[in-house]
Amino acid sequence: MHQFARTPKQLGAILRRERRKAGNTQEELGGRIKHRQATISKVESGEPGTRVDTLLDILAALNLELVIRPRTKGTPEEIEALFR
Amino acid sequence: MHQFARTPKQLGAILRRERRKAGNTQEELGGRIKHRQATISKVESGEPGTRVDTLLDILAALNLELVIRPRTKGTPEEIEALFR
DNA sequence: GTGCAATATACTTGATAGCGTATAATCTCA
DNA sequence: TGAGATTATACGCTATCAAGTATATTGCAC
Repeated sequence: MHQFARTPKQLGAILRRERRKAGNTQEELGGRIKHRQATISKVESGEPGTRVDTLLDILAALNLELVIRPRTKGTPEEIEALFR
Repeated sequence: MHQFARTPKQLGAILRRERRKAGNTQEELGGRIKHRQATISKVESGEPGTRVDTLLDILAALNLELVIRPRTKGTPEEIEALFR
């Protein structure tokens, strides 16, 4: 199951889903990585200014990692091509 | 080949590799997304405080995307070796 | 080794993340 | 519906990003 994100909002949605899947509250998660519940909340809400190291902290706490890959499906051009 | 990152440094290394593969200079890349050459430099160097939206801008400019997945197995040493 | 392109670093400035602390809003079930 | 749990938001504060501008340093051809 590969979830990709191109915007902070999409990223936040993934994190929230994964956190819940892991059965954690924002409070628990934040406590493990020395970030406040409020910070987790903002990240999950898709605040664009989140710092990469904060993101990586959260991923680590959820035992996730970040993968970089080429944009395959779903560029505007390709989507448009599907309907020509 | 999926390149994954757990630290800002690893992330920067991936971005640099991909930028060069795409034949861009930091100046060109930054120009396309309204970020300075100096900013690209810092991100590629693994400055930990980089903002997520800046990262996403760079990924977009390189036609890459970010994927979240469960952490793969491997010792820290093995993982480090991937970035040497 | 010279010269140019590419990358790294420096200084000031405005904007904002994340902190501590706290409260408000919302969700979840009995 | 109401209580408790969870999440969102507020305020003052410090740290720092990224901008503008500029310069220093490195890398690579020739």
